[in-house]
Amino acid sequence: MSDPFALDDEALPPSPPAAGPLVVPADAPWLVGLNPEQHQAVTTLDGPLLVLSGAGTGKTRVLTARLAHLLASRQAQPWQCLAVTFTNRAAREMRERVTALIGPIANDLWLGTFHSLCLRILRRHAEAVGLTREFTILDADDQIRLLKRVIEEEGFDPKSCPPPAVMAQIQRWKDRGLSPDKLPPPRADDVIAVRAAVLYRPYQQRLLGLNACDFGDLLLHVLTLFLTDESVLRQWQGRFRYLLVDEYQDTNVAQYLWLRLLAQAHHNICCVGDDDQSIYSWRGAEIGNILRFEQDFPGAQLVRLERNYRSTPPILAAAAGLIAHNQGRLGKTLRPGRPHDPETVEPVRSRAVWDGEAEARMVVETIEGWRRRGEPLSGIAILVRVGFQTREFEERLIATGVPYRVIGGPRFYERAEIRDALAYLRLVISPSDSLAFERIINQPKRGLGAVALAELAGLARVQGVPMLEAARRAVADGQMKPRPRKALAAFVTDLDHWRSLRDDLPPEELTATVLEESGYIAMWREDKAPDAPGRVENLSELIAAIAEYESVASFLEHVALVMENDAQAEGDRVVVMTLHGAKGLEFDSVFLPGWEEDLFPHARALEESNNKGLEEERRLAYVGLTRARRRVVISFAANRRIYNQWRPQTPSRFLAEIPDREIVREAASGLFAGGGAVSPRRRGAFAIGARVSHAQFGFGTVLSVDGSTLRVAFDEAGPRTLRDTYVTAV
DNA sequence: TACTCAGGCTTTTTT
DNA sequence: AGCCTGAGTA
Repeated sequence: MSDPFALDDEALPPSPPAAGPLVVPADAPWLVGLNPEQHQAVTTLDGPLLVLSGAGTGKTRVLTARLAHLLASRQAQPWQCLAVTFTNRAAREMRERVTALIGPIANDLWLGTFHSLCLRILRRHAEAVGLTREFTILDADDQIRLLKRVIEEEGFDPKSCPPPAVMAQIQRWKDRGLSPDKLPPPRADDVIAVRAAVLYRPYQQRLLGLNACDFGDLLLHVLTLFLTDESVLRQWQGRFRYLLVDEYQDTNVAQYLWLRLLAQAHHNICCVGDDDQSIYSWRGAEIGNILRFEQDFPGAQLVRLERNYRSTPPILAAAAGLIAHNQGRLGKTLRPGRPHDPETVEPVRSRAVWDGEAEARMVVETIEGWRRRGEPLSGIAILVRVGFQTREFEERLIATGVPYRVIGGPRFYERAEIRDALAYLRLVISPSDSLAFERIINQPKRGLGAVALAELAGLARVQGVPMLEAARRAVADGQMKPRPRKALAAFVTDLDHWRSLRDDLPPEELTATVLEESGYIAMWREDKAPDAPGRVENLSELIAAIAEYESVASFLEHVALVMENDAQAEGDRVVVMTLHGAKGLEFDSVFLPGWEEDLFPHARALEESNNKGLEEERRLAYVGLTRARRRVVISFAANRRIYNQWRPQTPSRFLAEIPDREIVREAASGLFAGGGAVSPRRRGAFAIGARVSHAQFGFGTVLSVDGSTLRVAFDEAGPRTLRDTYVTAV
C-alpha cells in the first residue's frame, strides 16, 4: 500500500510489503543498554505517551531509539512519522543519530522544528491563506519596521506606541493561536494591548500585500488552515500516524492545538519533556501543556526517566533542593544512574566577590588553575542570566589569553552588512519584496534619500504595486525628478540583469556578482571605519556559505529558519553563554555568576503575579546546575554596575534555597553579613510620603506604592512611575 | 541629500 | 555607557 496522502510534488520511497509488523530482536543496537524505563519509553509505540525526562537522563538517546524502533518494526513508513523539536540543532542531532542507527531511510522522516515543518506544509497550501508559493519570511527586524509603518499609517505616534511592545503583544496572540478575527477584546487598562488589537489586522494585511509572513504566522496560518479546511486537515492527520515531540514543556498554545489536531486520527503521540526545565513562558510556552497531558490525551501512559547519568550526587542534591521550592510540579527525583568515587566528587561551591570585575577575575583565575593542571577548556562553561554579563568575562578572558567563545552574541545573519546583502538577494528572487527594496535602494548611496523614497512609496501605494514595480513605472512614465529617476533607472536595469543571471550562475557566483556590480562591497572596501574590513570579510564568508546551497532561494529559506547560532564552540575554548542558550548542553565544569536578587531572579520576572516569574527563574537556575557533570561554582557580587549605575546587590534567594549540606559557601568576610545565606532584601518598604532620591530625577516624594512599583512626585522631574529598586530612601 | 549633534531609551531570556 | 532617532545645518 502506498502512501494514500502522497502529495504530487513529493516522490515517495517504495513501500514495504503489506506484511504485519516485524519483530525487532531484543538485541537491536538501539535497545542494547537501555534501562527499564528507557526501554519502556522506546517500545511503547501506540497510544499517547508522556515521557518525563529529567536532566541528563538520556532523553536524546530515547528519542532516537524510539524513531529507529518505529521504523525497524515497520509500524510506519518514515514519511508517516512526524518528529518535532524546538531547535535546529536538536533536529540535526536527532536525524544524524537515527541515520547512524538505521541508515538513510531516516532522511524521509518528517523531522524538524515546528517552524520548519509548518513552512513545509504551508508551501503546499500557500494560496489558501492568501500567499503565493514563493512567499518570504520576515525576520524580527523587518517585522518591527513593517509594524512601525503600519502604526504611522493608522495614525498612531510611534513614540507613545512603541513598535517592539506592540509586536510582542501580537506575537503573544499568535502564540496562542489567535488570528485577528478570533481576538477577544483586550483589557481596557492594557494600553499596549488596546493599540495592538487595532493594529493587528492591518499588519496582517500588509504582510499579505508583501507576500510575506512572520515567524509566528508559519504556525498560525497552518493552524487556521487546519481549522477551516477539513479536507486539508484530514489529509495531514491521515498521513502522520506517529507523532514525536521533544521539549514538550516549551510548547505554546498554537503548537499544542496543532499537535492535537494532527494526533486526532491515530492518537499515537509521544511527548518528551521536563516540567522542571520549562523556561520559555515569555515566548508563549505553556507549562500547563505538559502538566495537563494525561487529561488532554485520555489513556495516556506515563514514563518517568529519573536516573541521571550526567552529574555527581552533590550537584543533583543541590538542584533537587532548589527545585523543591516550586509548587505544582509533576514530581520527579533525579538519582545518580552511575557510581561516583566519593574521593574525587567535589561539592557545589558559592563564592562572594566585591563586584563584577572581581567576579570575572575569580572565574578566570580558577579556569587558569585548571588549565595549568592540563584540564581541557572545552569542558568549561560560564552561564550567565543576561547577555550583558558576558562583557566582563570576555574582557578578562582576552586579558589573560584564555581562548573562549561567546555563543549567542550578535548573530551573523543579524549584522547590518549581511542583512543588506540578503536584501539584495531577496529582491533578485522576489521583486515584490518592498522591505528589501527600501533597505538597499540607497545602500550604497545612489542619491535616493528619504524624499525620493517617500514619493516612490506614494506611487506604489496609489497604484497598489510593489516598490520595485513603482520604480519601473516611474522611470518609464518620466515621473519624479530627473536625478532620482536616472538613479532608479540604473538600479532597475541592474536588477533585471541580475535576475536574468539567476538560473545560469551558481548561487555563490550570483551573489558575488550582485555585491560587486551593485557597488555594495566596494562601499565597505572604501570605508575607513575600523570595523569595515571585518564587514568585507563577513560578506566573503556569506558568499562561501551560499556555495553550500542549490539555489539562492533555498539559502534564503535556510537563513529565515535558522536564526539560531548553530556554530558550536570549536577547538579547546571556554564557552560563555546565557542560561537559556545552555539548555540541552552539558559541561564538566559550570560557572554560574551573578546570583543576586534582581539579576537572578531577574527583576522583570519578579514583577509577574503569583510567583510564576519567580518559579521560572528557579527552573532556570535548575537548568544551570544540571548542566554540570562534576563541578559547579556559583558566584555573586556585593556591587554591580547596571545601566552605568552602581548598585549594592543582595545574594540571590536561590543560594539560600540550596541545602547547606550540599554547598560550600566561600564568602569573603566583610562583604555580606551572612556569607550568602542572607535573606533577600525586603521589597515595597517605601511608605507613601517617604522622601526618595533617584540618580536621574533627583529628590522626590512617594505618591503611591503598588508592589515594587512606585509612583513618585519628583521635585524637578515631576511625577514618574518606576521600580523601587531605582530609588533610595533619604 | 548627507552629515552632525542632542536626547531618550535600553537589557531577560529566542524559534 | 552606547545605540538609535530626529532635528538642524552644509
